Amino acid sequence: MPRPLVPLISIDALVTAALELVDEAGDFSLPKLAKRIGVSQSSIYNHVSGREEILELMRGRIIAQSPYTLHEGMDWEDALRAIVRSYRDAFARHPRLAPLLVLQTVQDDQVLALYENLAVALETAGFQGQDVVSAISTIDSFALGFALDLAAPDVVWAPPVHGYPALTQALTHAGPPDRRGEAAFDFGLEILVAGLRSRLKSSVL
Amino acid sequence: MPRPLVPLISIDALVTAALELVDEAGDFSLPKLAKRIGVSQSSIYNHVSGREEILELMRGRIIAQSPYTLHEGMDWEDALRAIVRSYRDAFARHPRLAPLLVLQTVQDDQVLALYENLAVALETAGFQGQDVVSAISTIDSFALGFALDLAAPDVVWAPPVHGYPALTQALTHAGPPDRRGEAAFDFGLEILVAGLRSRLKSSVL
DNA sequence: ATCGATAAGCGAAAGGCTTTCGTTTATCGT
DNA sequence: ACGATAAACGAAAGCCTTTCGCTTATCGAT
Repeated sequence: MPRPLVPLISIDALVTAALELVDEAGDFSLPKLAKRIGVSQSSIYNHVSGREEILELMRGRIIAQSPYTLHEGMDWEDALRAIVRSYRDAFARHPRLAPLLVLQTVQDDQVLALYENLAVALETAGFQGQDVVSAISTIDSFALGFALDLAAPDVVWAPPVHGYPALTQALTHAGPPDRRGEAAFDFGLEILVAGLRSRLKSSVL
Repeated sequence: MPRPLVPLISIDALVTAALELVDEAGDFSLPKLAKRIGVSQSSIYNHVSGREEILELMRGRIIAQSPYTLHEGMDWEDALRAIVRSYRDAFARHPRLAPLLVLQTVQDDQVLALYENLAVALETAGFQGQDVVSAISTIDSFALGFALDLAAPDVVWAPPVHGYPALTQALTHAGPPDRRGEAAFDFGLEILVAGLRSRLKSSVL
């Protein structure tokens, strides 16, 4: 086939189709992606450099679709909550994407902007020097960990009936899987904020 | 070749070689694994069910090599510190393994035992009902996030020279990459403990 | 207006991967 | 003693990513 009159492939369509595949199957491959948009595998390489770039484009897409707004007089705690929630919401809409992205370096501009806002909020709060980076790393670990939790199977820990009494006991209070995830995230975010707050107080003294 | 007089493959040797491959290359495959121990790919299937089982065996191995000890009169905070540190140390010794394990469900007994101890510590601390599972999830996210951080490239965030002033400023205080990771983990662990402590205090009131 | 460079499609194929299957022969339990 | 199981092998099926050469439309420069 020659070059078509109107392009059959657009980067937008590529990313959309890839996200659909990930949502449905937890993975995507170029043959399946090509089949879904009705082109050949090799044509895709006319638009992106390869599989990795498609993954990175997906990261950009979902982050862009989950914006956060920071108001003028906003508390650093609320700013932090807004940023972390938007990040987590992005992956909540595509739970199975997170595991595919952990192997990759962040390159997307919007994601860098997110970390910039985090740095601003932390400096506003009063963190200084090395603690700013440490706090960012800590928040990052939380957010990533919880994003991955969304992709985890419904039963994350399946202890045998005998043994592990405390764990078994705890799990009986967990409720349905999605509510467990939500409750845990809300809990974790408040632990994080409280921990940072208490650190600030003790370092001021 | 017939069945050999002494087995050429042992599960132990399999796991050791696989870990070496992951440490060196960040990944492993059955052909490379087979070549390293000098057998054919297909022979491996006489000992394990497949690639996934090898991954799970690696998880068990590194966790077993990083034990934690809980003393009798131990504070719940110190117990938690010991458990999380041992988990993180396990992955610190094999940084590139963590990304390969996030897609997989935990099945290993020793890992379940670790969560059991976590549950005990949290109940001892005074957490009740749903909060126990939420706290476990939070700690889990934190530990997993930091384990993944170890596999991250030296320069995790590489903002362009212009723009992102707060982030750039923060990074100047970060120091060398490995110290950044260490400092961040120490910081994060204390944030976590402080957050949980403050939650306990406020719920008692 | 022409004409070369680039763009965008295609099929074929190279070279990786996991897993299965049939074959061979040693070991072990009854 | 002998049948079942265990542990090696090679071959091959069926995935995957990426590259290459081919075709032809579009676009920019002369």
